[in-house]
Amino acid sequence: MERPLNPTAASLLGFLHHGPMTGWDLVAAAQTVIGNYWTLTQSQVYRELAAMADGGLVVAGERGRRDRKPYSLTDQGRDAFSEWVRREPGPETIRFPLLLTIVFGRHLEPERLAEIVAGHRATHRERLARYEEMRSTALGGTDEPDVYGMATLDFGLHYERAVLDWFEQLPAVIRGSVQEDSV
Amino acid sequence: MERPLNPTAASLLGFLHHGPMTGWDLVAAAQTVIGNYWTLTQSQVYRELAAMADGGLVVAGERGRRDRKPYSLTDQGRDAFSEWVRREPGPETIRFPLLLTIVFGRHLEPERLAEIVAGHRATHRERLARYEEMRSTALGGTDEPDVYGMATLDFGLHYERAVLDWFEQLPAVIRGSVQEDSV
DNA sequence: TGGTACATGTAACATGTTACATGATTAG
DNA sequence: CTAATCATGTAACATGTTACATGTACCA
Repeated sequence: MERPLNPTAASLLGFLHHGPMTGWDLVAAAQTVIGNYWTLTQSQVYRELAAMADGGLVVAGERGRRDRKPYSLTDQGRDAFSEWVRREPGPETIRFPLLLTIVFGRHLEPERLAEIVAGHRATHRERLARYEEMRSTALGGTDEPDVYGMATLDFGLHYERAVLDWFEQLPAVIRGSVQEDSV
Repeated sequence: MERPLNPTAASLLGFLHHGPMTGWDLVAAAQTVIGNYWTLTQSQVYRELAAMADGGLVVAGERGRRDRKPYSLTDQGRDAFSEWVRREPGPETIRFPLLLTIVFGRHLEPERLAEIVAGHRATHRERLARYEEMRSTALGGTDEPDVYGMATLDFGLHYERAVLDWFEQLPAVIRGSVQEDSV
């Protein structure tokens, strides 16, 4: 009678399919693999791990070198993951503070708003560049690229391009009148 | 020595610039105005309102008709909002469970995955249609449309189009081989 | 007069964030 | 030997979610 897994916990189980991993490893794996569209912190990972060990979904092995504490999947954990991955995934949630600032844009000076917008625009430009690099690296490697990972990376690419398009078509009151198109 | 406002509380203050409103009104306003990229629940609103009243950022007025309890901005609340709206807005967070399902796509049957993907794709198609309608309604009205609200709606349009483009270019293993392009 | 929409609120819990404490091992 | 990195964990708190309890007023 377990409550359904939360996505964060489920992801950890997903990673554990590759073999035993420690909390530290899982944080690193999560940040590189799903970090672009799912965030999780160290303390969250240790908490979920402890809870799942408690529920019998994972078991801790012997402490290793630097006090490393590797967790492995149990059959129960495997089943729970299996059920989770087949369920209907919930709707996405987007929380974009910049949009709040914009919606209340009449309450600050146009110059300040434009400044804020420009900063975020730069950030997204960098992110797009990073994703593009990740993509070409993945394609250029020796082993054949993972279709699934590639699909989620492509999501990031589509998203960042859309955001940049949006920035570019913002009216002058918001974006500022000075063009800053030099990269 | 107030801790900085959280975006949810700040938004409530933002809405209160239009005049006194009750928790109920604020929930409705938030859902229509910022609901597409910021979620908040009823109980959250009542909690924040109570906390802000406590901190002197808002004051409750006389109970009205159906036990309505209107809150209004205080000078302190106005100042706090003013400071908040000029600050650097934090980075957006996207939490997209479907992408987790996809990244772990090797662990479920392609048919099931395709089914899930198709469902979400349909949802996004509907959302895009809704946004497009909202946009033309806004433009068609008598009073001149709000630039700021329009900018955030445009974000939604860009986002939904990007998501749909992404769905369409997903490889067959993920999207399913049967084309479902009829709307 | 009875159902629906309006309206406020609490309780319990889940999840996410930040800061800190502690110790092990490695590299320079 | 010492700084950096690896590694685990706790504490405290903020935020978000779900479910429920209570009562008011309108309208068919």
